[in-house]
Amino acid sequence: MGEVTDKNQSLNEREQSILHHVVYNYIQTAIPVGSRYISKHFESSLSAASIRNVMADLEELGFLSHPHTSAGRVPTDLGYRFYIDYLMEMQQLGDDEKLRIHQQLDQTNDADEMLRETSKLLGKISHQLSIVTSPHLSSGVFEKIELIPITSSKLLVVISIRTGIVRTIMMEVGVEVRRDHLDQVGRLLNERLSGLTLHEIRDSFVDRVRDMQSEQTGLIRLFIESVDQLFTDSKERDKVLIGGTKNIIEHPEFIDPKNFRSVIELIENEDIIVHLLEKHDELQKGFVVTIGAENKDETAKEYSFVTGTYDVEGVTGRVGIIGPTRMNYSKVIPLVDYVAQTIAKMLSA
Amino acid sequence: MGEVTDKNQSLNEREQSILHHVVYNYIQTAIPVGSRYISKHFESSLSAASIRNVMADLEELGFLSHPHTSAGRVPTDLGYRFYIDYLMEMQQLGDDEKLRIHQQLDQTNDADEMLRETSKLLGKISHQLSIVTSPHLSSGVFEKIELIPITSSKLLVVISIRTGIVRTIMMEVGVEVRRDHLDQVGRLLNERLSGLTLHEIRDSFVDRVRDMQSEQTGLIRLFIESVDQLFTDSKERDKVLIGGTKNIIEHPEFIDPKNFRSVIELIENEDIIVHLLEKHDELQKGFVVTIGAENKDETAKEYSFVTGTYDVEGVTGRVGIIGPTRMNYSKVIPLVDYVAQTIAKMLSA
DNA sequence: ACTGAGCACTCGTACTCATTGAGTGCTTAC
DNA sequence: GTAAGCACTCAATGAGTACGAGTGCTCAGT
Repeated sequence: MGEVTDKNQSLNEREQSILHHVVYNYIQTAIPVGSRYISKHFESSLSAASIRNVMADLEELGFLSHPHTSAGRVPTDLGYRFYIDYLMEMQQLGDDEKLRIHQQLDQTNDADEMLRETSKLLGKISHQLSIVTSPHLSSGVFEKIELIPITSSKLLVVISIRTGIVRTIMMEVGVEVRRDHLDQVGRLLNERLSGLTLHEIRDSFVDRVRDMQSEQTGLIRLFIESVDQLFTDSKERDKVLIGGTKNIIEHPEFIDPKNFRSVIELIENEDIIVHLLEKHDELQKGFVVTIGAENKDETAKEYSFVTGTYDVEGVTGRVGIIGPTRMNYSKVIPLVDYVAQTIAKMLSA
Repeated sequence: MGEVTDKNQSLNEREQSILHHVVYNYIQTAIPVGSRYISKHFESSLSAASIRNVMADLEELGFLSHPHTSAGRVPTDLGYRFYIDYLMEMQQLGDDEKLRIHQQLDQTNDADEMLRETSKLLGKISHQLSIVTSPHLSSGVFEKIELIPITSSKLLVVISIRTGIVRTIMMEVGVEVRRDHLDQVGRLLNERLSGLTLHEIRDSFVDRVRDMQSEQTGLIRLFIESVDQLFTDSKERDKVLIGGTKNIIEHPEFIDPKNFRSVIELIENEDIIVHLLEKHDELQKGFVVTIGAENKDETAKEYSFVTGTYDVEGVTGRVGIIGPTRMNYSKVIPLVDYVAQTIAKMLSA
């Protein structure tokens, strides 16, 4: 409770301590915390009036704010940021929760299914919205391609990645293609593309199959046209799973129907989330926290995102949670981190 | 407005007419309709007092109810039912809307993708929750199976159905299986299962492969164990797509946060919906409307379901909408009906 | 026997107003 | 720099009131 790091900038020890208490309490209770309360419960050595002085300073520095004159203090985004970076103590994940995570995720070996389970799980444990993105296959290493005729005009293309993840795409072909020709094209593609990443393939596909273009059926031409569909992470396909709406709306911030709308908007408008997650990807591997207005989007400016990367031989994706900026970071961050690592392990097994 | 059918039971013409007006108006405005209002706007020949008498009768018969003494009348579930069955006039779908539906659904030829588009579309046009189930493959006719080794211990099973729909399942195999053996098993399965429905296959699979069980790798044994996973519509897999939350919460019924919760509950708890849709399947092909408490589920007792079947050579699924019992049935029913027919056409093309 | 006018009654909604109490900010004394 | 005192602000609460929509019932007219 009283520990204070000093690798920080502008705040002296007392200021840090009081900021800590304000943030901590507000996260727990959702009610603005007043000077008197802190004096009574935490800093008995200081009077309420002194604490008020410090609080006024913290407010001027942008760490705290005031809903209205006669209310207690509430952390700003900057306040949360300082709290997370310097003050907060991570809360170890309980063994029971670890067990629960493993049990839930052990149920299946289908990657998609597992990600769905992950989404449900994160939502329930964290009481926040959960977000799980399917893996970005672009940087995955091509293992092999398989072409399966479905009807005379439809072709199922199965691309498998070294980690054991597969992508299946239904392709419309104009004319009927003979099975042996299909096999032949498949064999050639496998030879030429083996060992490359999907990303590399997309960029160099045309060159690699240039000499094949003269073949009769135009199958290769079709592949060239569809190269983006086959080898790129389209936003359409790489959907993000969002779950746990039921859990999140229990939070007191959602008594106000306005906030209610905003969270629904966020859920329905996946694009916003996808876009903000891209920012997370750019930031770094490992876990990332963005708070409130740090998310450069109007709709998300009252929410925090906590996400972690899972990485299976270069194929990466993100799992995480979204919730009101007032959330239990010290508990949620380790949770997200652990879940990310766990599914990475599961997927590579 | 004034048309009154007489193929009905207990209600005389005047009662029907007034019931009609009450339901119609309440659907439009969401405010309880009073006797005076009807007298003024629709039945000028009758005084408010007379209309009150009729309303009292309708209430006693269970078609109308009273939020409280000094409020107007509101239809009960039974009132809506009578309205839909005998009074309502279907509203033709506009050409612009038909066009919009076609344009949106023409974008893709991937079945899953198309169903997702359908979901979005229905939600937007109807301003209700949209529901779309993926096709029940059980009654589809087996076309062929394809076994594709992914890693040494993982196998992708592709089952294609006559209509061109495919199901892919990732299977864990204990030991490594040689490619030629895989091909051999695949060939045999194709020979023996061809032309049967998945349903038939599930029931008779063990008999049909009895003589193959002695082969070395135990692959057949594995198939027998997984027969449910492969040939049955599991509730896990046959997910129902739900969309349009944003649209539905604009309705005035959702100013009350309690209703808000209930709709979220409904969305999160897909099982409830799946279960209620099964009831729809039992009822009949074509469109089905269930109103409020007709849905045998506590959570759904204030919502109506309107769904239609799409049928592609025996493979069927449902599309539809969910909304407050107060919904514009005369518009929504033709919409659902039309969309169902359209995607059936699209899928079989 | 049906219709409709009149009237008392109910009840939810909206509005005002005073009270309360938490909490601040400032001033002043130590 | 610390704390005590005090005036001030402002949201929340609840009581009181007026309003009005709408019903239910009665009774007179046709």
